[in-house]
Amino acid sequence: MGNLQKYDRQDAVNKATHLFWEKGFHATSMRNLQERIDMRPGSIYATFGSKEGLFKESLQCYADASLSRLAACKEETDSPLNALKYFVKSVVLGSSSGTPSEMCMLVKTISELTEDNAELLAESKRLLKVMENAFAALLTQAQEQGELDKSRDAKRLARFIQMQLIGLRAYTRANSDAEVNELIDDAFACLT
Amino acid sequence: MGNLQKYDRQDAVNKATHLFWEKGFHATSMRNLQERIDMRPGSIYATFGSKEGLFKESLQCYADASLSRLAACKEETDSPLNALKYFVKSVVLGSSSGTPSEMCMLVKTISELTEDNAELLAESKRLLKVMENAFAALLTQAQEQGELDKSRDAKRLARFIQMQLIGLRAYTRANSDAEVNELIDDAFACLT
DNA sequence: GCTGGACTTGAGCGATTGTTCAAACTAAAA
DNA sequence: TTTTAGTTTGAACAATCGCTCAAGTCCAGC
Repeated sequence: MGNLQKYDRQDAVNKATHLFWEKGFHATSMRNLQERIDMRPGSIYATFGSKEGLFKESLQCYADASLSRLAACKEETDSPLNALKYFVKSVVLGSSSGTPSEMCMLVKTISELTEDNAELLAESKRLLKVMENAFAALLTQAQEQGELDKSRDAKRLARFIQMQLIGLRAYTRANSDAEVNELIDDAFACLT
Repeated sequence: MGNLQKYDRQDAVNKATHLFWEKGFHATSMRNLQERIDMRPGSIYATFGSKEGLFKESLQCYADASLSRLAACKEETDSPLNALKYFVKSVVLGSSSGTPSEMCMLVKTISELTEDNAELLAESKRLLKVMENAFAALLTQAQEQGELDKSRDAKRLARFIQMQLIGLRAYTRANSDAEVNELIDDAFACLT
């Protein structure tokens, strides 16, 4: 056999995800990516096929990380409702330090791309629905545990939470933390 | 004197705004713009200085149109609160037909750009604040007319409405109209 | 009709884009 | 040690990017 694969594929995708998340699809050039993940063009294209291919894997990588984060919040408490609150707060407040952008990468993508990149656009929408469904599952669980009135429509509530989370994160990018803190309280006040 | 300006500046900015709003800053090339506004590169650069200069005027153009729309809603009713509702509904629901994108152009810009285009980023944030202040002014007016409890903080409420509007429009881009209709009701339910 | 000067034109600049591929490399199999 | 095949390399491609500017066009004032 030949040479073993020199590069760790997952590591490369992680680094690409960070860069794409920060700069977006169009503003991230293949040469930016080559430097960041330390691969030459030939290797990148042999592994991922195209810039779009690498971006698509990055979207999945981002969504996986988000789901993991939600699962981690779930482990920290017995209350599904609190888990959701932890998740929202950590995502919104934690964005001001460390993360490549305050915004959700999936929303950034939906915002930036058009039908010129139909597949990536559709994939972003799909993954946003995956997140929303995870919220809905948590809310249903809350209903089973008696935390949430069963008369409420879990899916509808999940949509509402998704919308608020998107709004909060985008708002955070344009405003100071002080203003956002109050906003989070206002947002949660709607749910109870 | 020489030749009169052949092109209507405002008309050019309007057309550029539509294209930028649809495709975003990076995905819109100068050649795209040349075709859309029917000007040759020399004229564009003589008039607007650079792609960034034209984009900056487009941001202002977009914000002006939004403020006009809000003013129009205000004319349709004596109730400032109803005017706000009309505005939100028309912006969110009207986005599915005619407009270049479901999303707010200012939010799209904040989402897409980084410090590589610091001036455009700052200008977008500034104009978003202008819109938010217009909401706040309307809410204060509602308080003076007895429509809204004076104990409520108008600025805080304006932030909340701004956040919800951003969330609604971004959500609309990823989901069907049917899901959004319920969402608008839920959003307004929070305010009363 | 002529001149002067503001405006428009579009070929083309250097830089950068996403991508390709023949050559070099590397380690396991023979 | 030689063969062999999977992997990496990076120069280079055609296309496109934002932008420039010498030349052409047009009309007001003389």
